[in-house]
Amino acid sequence: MDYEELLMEKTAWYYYLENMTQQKISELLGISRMRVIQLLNKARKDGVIQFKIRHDSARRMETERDLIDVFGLNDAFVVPTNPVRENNNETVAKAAAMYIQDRLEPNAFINIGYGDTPSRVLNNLANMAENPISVVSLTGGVRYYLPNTQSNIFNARLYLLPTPLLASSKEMAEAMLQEASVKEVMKLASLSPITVVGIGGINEESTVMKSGIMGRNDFLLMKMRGAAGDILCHFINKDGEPVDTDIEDRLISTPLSTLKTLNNVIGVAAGKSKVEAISAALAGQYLNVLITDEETAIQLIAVKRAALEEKSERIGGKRHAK
Amino acid sequence: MDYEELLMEKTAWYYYLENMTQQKISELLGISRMRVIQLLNKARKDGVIQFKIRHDSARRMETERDLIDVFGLNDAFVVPTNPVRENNNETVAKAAAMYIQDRLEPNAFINIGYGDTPSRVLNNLANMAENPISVVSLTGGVRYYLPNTQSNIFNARLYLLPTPLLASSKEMAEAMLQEASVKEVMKLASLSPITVVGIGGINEESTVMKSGIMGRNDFLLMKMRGAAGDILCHFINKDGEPVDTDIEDRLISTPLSTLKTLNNVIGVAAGKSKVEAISAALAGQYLNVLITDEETAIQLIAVKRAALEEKSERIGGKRHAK
DNA sequence: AAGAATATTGAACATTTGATCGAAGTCCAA
DNA sequence: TTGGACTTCGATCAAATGTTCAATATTCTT
Repeated sequence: MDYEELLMEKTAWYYYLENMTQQKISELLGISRMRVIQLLNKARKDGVIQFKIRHDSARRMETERDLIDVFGLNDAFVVPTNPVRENNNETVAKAAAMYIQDRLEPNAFINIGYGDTPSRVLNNLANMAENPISVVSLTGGVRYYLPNTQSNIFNARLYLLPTPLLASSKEMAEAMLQEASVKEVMKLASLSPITVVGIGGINEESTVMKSGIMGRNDFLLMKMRGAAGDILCHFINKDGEPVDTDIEDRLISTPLSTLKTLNNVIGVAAGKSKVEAISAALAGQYLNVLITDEETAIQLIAVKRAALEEKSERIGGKRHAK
Repeated sequence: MDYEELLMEKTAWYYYLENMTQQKISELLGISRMRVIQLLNKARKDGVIQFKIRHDSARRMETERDLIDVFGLNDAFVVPTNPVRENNNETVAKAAAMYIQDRLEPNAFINIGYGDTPSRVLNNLANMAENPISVVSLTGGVRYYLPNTQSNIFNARLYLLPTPLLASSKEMAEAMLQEASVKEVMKLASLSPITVVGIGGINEESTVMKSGIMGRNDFLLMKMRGAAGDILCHFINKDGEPVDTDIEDRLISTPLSTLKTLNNVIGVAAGKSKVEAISAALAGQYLNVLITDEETAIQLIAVKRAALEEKSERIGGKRHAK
């Protein structure tokens, strides 16, 4: 351990655990106050000091209980919406990392799906962990599973499918899936106690779109066929049923049927543009746990309740729920 | 979950996880800035927001490695000494709580020994935990296992020996040990994967002294018989061997021989006045892990090295280690 | 519904924090 | 050793934080 790191630890300890002022700390450690500030910044950035919200499962807030009830989930974690950011991916990713760290047994594996948010979850987790975490990818396309930021500690052992996300042809995809190295990773995935997936929306900002896997025309087509969103690049309609796509047979990604056999599938997603997609994923019962922000959660519940009400009206006589 | 708690969570989230200013938060939540400050204070006090230092086992600092090497420990955790406080019990207790929380499996039991520091460890743990922790006492005397502070959440299930620490007579002690309810708790203790013990020094400030279990005369006597400290109220000499005491046969406390059979025994203690006692505990091989502060750690190592050197000199010819 | 007890607010102020400068110091390669 | 790249320092200032206190607002009691 080098000297800088030791200073960082001490500084963070004195500041956050002992409530000393920066002035005191600088005197104690014989450095300038400026350096204390810089060390604290670095400590926060590098995850040497971590902030954790205690979130009793015993006292879930109303929105969380509603999510659990309305959608039949095992658990839900709702974080406050940051009205300033344009998207809350980083926020929910942080929450997911917190959630997982509390529940991950030492040396257990985690499956991570494709997308911006899962990628952030991974980065946050790797940054927080004291011991390296073991991560299994659920799709091809290695880029999204690699560290985002430059200099940070990335405390993870990665077991990635050594393939692209999309093969050039159906034959190629099939051949790749037969590779021993590919089968091996897929086998690992079936053993992980925790799985993290993102949920893609049908819009310009979606990862599938931005990464150039699908063009705008493909998207329009998909929309016409009733696609409401995607999980692991498998597109689904609003009831959660798979939608046939042109890319499906070239895709190297864990099948939705396999996903359903996994335990503790945690969906992490937030944003107005994703409400429809998340609803679809929930309808399809792909998720056991949902981590999202408050705004999204409220919309999800409202949409579902409206649908339920409409249904009960159509079926007959029952008066409106108040 | 009541409204205040929800506000606390949101405030803490925005402040620590999203780096908003108190002003922004007050506007966002429609409360005054004063209230934000007050909520943050409460959140810190109640453990809604927690600070955690990442302490890689891969990069233990020099002092920790020295402790591990010199005393043959499994692990060591050394925290910065706070030169302002008169004792660092609360500091090392916090550290111990952090250490344990990272390693405790959900629903696992923890054994807790007698004393001020273990009591603080318990309080910190109960305060941090999302799910109640299960705690088994290693000695009689319930007072030290109950919450310190008034209003805090105390998230623990306590399995306490329903006896005093010291019975009035040998016969009484023996009778108590035969009680079913006592045997039950003792049986539980043998199953816990983690055990926390304090180490008592031979001085005025020691818990045994303050709590009135032993008088000053008893203490002097003990010192004359070579006692260097105590673990679970069993006194030991500087080599860690049990010292015969007048109270031993009236004591209701896990025997040292049983302690040795437990795994992951974590000793938590700090302070100049405890160096001798900790040395004794380490010599007796009662501990697998030591959590202490830097000052104490350095003194422990220095004392031990001096002893080793002297020994090698006495044995013969070898020149001084540099 | 009045009054007491308690909590929250707004405003003013002291302290602490964070950011920016040039100057001084340190490290590294040529 | 010299020059350049980089870090740290000290000083200054603006912003953020924490404290105090009297004035309101709210809650609880009777």
